[in-house]
Parts: sequence; C-alpha cells; structure tokens
Amino acid sequence: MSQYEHTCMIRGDGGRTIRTILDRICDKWTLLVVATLDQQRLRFTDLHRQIPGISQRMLTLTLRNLERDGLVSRTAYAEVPPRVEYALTATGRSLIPPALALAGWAIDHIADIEASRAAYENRTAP
Amino acid sequence: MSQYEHTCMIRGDGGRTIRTILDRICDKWTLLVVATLDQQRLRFTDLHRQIPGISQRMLTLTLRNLERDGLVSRTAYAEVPPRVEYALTATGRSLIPPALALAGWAIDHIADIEASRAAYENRTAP
DNA sequence: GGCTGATGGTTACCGTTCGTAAGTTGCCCC
DNA sequence: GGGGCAACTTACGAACGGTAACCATCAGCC
Repeated sequence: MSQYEHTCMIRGDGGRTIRTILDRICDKWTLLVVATLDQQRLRFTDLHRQIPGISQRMLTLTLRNLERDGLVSRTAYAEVPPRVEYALTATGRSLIPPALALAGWAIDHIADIEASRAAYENRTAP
Repeated sequence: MSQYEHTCMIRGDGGRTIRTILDRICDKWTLLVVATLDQQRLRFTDLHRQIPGISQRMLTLTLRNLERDGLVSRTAYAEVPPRVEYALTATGRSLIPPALALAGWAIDHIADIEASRAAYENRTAP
C-alpha cells in the first residue's frame, strides 16, 4: 500500500478535505508569498516589489486568504501614510519546509520538464 | 538571508521560471493524480474512480499536461475495449516525497486552518 | 489654497479556465 | 439489433485570474 493512502485517505471523506486544503495552498501565488515572508515581516508595497509579476489585486486576495486561514498576521498602524505589515504566524512558518522542498524539486527538474515539453510540442505540432 | 533566495531567486529571472513550474505542478488535481499513481500503474477509469470529485475532462487534461511535462507515461494497448495505462516516470516518482510532505503538512494543519477560517467568518459576517 | 506623491487598497471589464453533461467510436454479448 | 464498456471529445454556462483605472487620506511643497 502506498503512503498516499496513509496520508491522504486517512479521513473518511475520500480525500475531499485534503483536496480543499491543497487547492487553497497550492495556487500560483500563495507559496511565493509565504516563501517571501520567510524570516522577515514586510509591508504591502515591499511584497509587491519583491514578488515579480503579481498584481495588487492578486496580492490583496492572496494575503486575505492567508490571513483568513491563519498563516499570516496583518498589522495595520494608524499612521500617515498608512502602514500595514504582514508576517508569518507559527502555522505559516511550518509551511516553509515543505514549500521549499517543492520549490527545490521544481528547480532540480526545470530542465527536464522544459526539454520534455519541447519534445512533445515537436511531436504533436508538425 | 532566507533560504528562499538561494532556491527561488537563484536564476536571473526573478523567480519567473520557478513560478511557471509551480503554477503547472501545484494545481488542484496534479498532486492528487501523481500521489494516486504512487507505486501502481492505473488505467483511466481506475484513476477516475480513485480520485473523488474529478471529472473525465479534468482528468484527461491533467494527464495530458503530466505526459507533456514527462512526469507520467501513457501506454495504449490496441485492444477491444481499449486499454490505456498511466504510470509515473522517474521524474514523476521524484515528485512524490515533496508532494507527500505538502500533503502531510495539510493533514497536520487542517484543524488549525478550519478553526481560523471559522473564526474569521464570524468576525467579518455578523 | 491647491498640487503632488505615497500607501493600501477597490472596481470594472474581459478573456481564459473549469465543471457539468451529453455525444462519439469500435467492438462484444445477449 | 439493442445495450454496454472504455477512453475520450465537445458544447456551453459559470467562475476565476489578469489588466488597468480609480479612490481616500494626509504630508510636504509651491
């Protein structure tokens, strides 16, 4: 029996719960935001600058989801101009190792994947 | 300096390449399909049965992307009724440990996340 | 007193993607 | 010859993501 059944099927819902969580965590931006907040608390604008390609809207939505799920804390200071700082919670920090494992895997296999993809395109698009 | 910069920012593209790969790997279904193929080769219908909630269309698309990226192999037997078997390649198998790490994290923190989410709803929707 | 700039967003719009449901092909069994 | 199985494929409406413009507030400056 695969370890998958131990970890993913452990609940009676046939993996539905874990799918919901993975769906929330594994979107395009969440892992990048969490990884960027590793070891430092950052303001909205700094996050926006440090994550290339993210829009303000997506950053707002991603941070709200993370805040709602208890992975980052949001601290607003009543100053002018306004200042809002985001930081990982304990739960959020615990996500760093598996997130880095996945990112490391991606780094290790970027070349393979891109080569395979190029070969596939050549095969199917004459 | 965080390890993130060592792993994610190592290339000059500001993390754009790794974002592309993560975007491809970290969608709703890919990790579940890969985890389900751990230790066993399966036919289309078996995969469909073992992954609750996936539609035929999404399974087809997910498998095509995985095949294109070289993570699964597709073997069609010219029989009647047709038989197509899917199995992980070496690259696909190497994704299992980080994928299980992430799934394990999700299992460990489902309770925290759901509690935080419930508390958030109560706070914002009186 | 009006203008500019910084900050942390929100809104409007639109194209792409996703989910549901139905159709297709080829052959076998009853 | 009607129904069923396997592996897809297509059609279509709903939901999501991206782009770009807009907003509110106040400090500092002319």
